[in-house]
Amino acid sequence: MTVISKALTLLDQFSETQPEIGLSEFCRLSGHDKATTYRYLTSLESVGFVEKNPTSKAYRMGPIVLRLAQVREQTVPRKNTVIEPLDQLAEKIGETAHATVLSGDRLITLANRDTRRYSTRVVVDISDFPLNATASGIVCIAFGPETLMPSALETMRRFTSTTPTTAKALHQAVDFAKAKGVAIADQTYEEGVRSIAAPLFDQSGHVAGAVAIAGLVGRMTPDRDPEAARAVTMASLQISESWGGKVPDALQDLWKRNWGNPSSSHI
Amino acid sequence: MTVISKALTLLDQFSETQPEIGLSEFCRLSGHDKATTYRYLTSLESVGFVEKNPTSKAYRMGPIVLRLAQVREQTVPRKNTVIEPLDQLAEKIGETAHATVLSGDRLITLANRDTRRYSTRVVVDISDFPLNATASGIVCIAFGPETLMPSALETMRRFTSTTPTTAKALHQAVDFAKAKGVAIADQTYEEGVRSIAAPLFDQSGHVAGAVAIAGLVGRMTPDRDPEAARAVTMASLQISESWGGKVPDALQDLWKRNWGNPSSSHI
DNA sequence: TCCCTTTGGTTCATTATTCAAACCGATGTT
DNA sequence: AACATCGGTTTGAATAATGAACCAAAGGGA
Repeated sequence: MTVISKALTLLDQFSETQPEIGLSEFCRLSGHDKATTYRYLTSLESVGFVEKNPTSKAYRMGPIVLRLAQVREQTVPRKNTVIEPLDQLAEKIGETAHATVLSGDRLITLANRDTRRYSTRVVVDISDFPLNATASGIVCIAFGPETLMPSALETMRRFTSTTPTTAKALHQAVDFAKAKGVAIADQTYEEGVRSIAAPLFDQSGHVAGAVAIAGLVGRMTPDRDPEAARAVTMASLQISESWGGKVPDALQDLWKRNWGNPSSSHI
Repeated sequence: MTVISKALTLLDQFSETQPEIGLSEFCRLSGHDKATTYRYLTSLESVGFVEKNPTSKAYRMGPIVLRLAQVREQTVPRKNTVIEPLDQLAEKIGETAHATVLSGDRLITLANRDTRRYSTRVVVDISDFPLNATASGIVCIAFGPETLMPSALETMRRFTSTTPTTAKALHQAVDFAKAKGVAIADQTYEEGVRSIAAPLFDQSGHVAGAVAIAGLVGRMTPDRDPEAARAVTMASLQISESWGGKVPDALQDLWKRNWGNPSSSHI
């Protein structure tokens, strides 16, 4: 822990529910003493990371972060940040991995990557993912905005004999995802393809999309589910972080309980 | 200059044109020695302010700034940040001040504030500012996106006898603004009202709106223009900063040359 | 009114970090 | 083979951060 990291973790105290924080409260929240906290805050203020409410003398998030976020968004677009985690995921499981982004009530492909491990592999060539028929769709309904379920119920299409096309079947699939933390779709979009998906979170703290692995039923068998789920949740952690988001603790706990530690090897 | 401010100014080196910077280059850019720069960067990395490209080992803006910007945007909305500078502006000149935001090719009122100095004062009650007939509109055409001029030429309406309604007249007004750094509208929207406007810049570095002062012709006489221009440009500096933006150096120079120092008293 | 608490802000001897220059090993270039 | 440059590490003298104690001011009760 250097001075820099200590000072910057002060900024984590700000949130939508706690926009202004006074000196004394900062001391309590951060655990540092008053003099140190004061010096940190005035330093942060001098570079625009916090600003002081002149009347209440409380501190709030400064304007410079807007500029920095703009640079981040411009120089490290979301699409680029998913490539590496997707490659790792595809490589680990030996199947095709893809990431999608939620745009309103639609789920759009962001990127997909496969491995060369098998000569036959799944090609994911969907631009607009049906919410009811894909693991990515189900997991977004389960953990995303409330509006998704009614929207999905309205536009349900049948793709295979096992596509959930009734409200009951859809609720069942969503409830499974809510219980397990990931969605599993067994040939609901295409015969012979089984896939597992986990939700992605962005800087707003909400679901921003999904990451999934899709493979042939012969290889993506249920006994490999734990391994695949761990890999998919690992990818979700990585991608969500690079989007400035964080997988909610409750969901991380759910994953751990159901699938064990997501291969806690490296970052 | 504390450690914190020194470390954080490292982040200013990143830009849209320079998204990744290596250690040696950072030393050159920041002027610090290698060991210090390295420690600063690893500290910044540990809290997510920068991240390292694993192959090139160069540093780039980290994802945490996305979250911080979200908090800033949520807790300190733009509308709130203009109130205080507007009040100061209105108080200093004794007329009505207002701020507008550019949304596509339209200029929308964000807030307006007046003083009690005079019993008669201008009430600005426009929701959609005509680009050709207001000082705010002219200054946005002059310093904002290229698309504004054609859009303005298309929708030119006449409000008073002096409203610029020909391409020639509009270009003349815009050229004046480009030369002076502010736009002056003498009864072009409403008889008896004269106003001066300066552009506002946001985190993207582009014009995001305008701030203006509007008063009765009898009081807002040309001999008070320098005073009013200084006050308006001062307000622009404050508001732009609070939006994570920065008034371009070229424009600041222009202001200084034409109107002198914008009352360089306090921040 | 007085007393007590809490607020933001400051001081100074002690302690930890920073600095600059030299050094490593790896990766090109000439 | 010689050279330059890269990211990263080490060194002890120089410099900065630290935190308990301290201020002044602003409430809040009684």
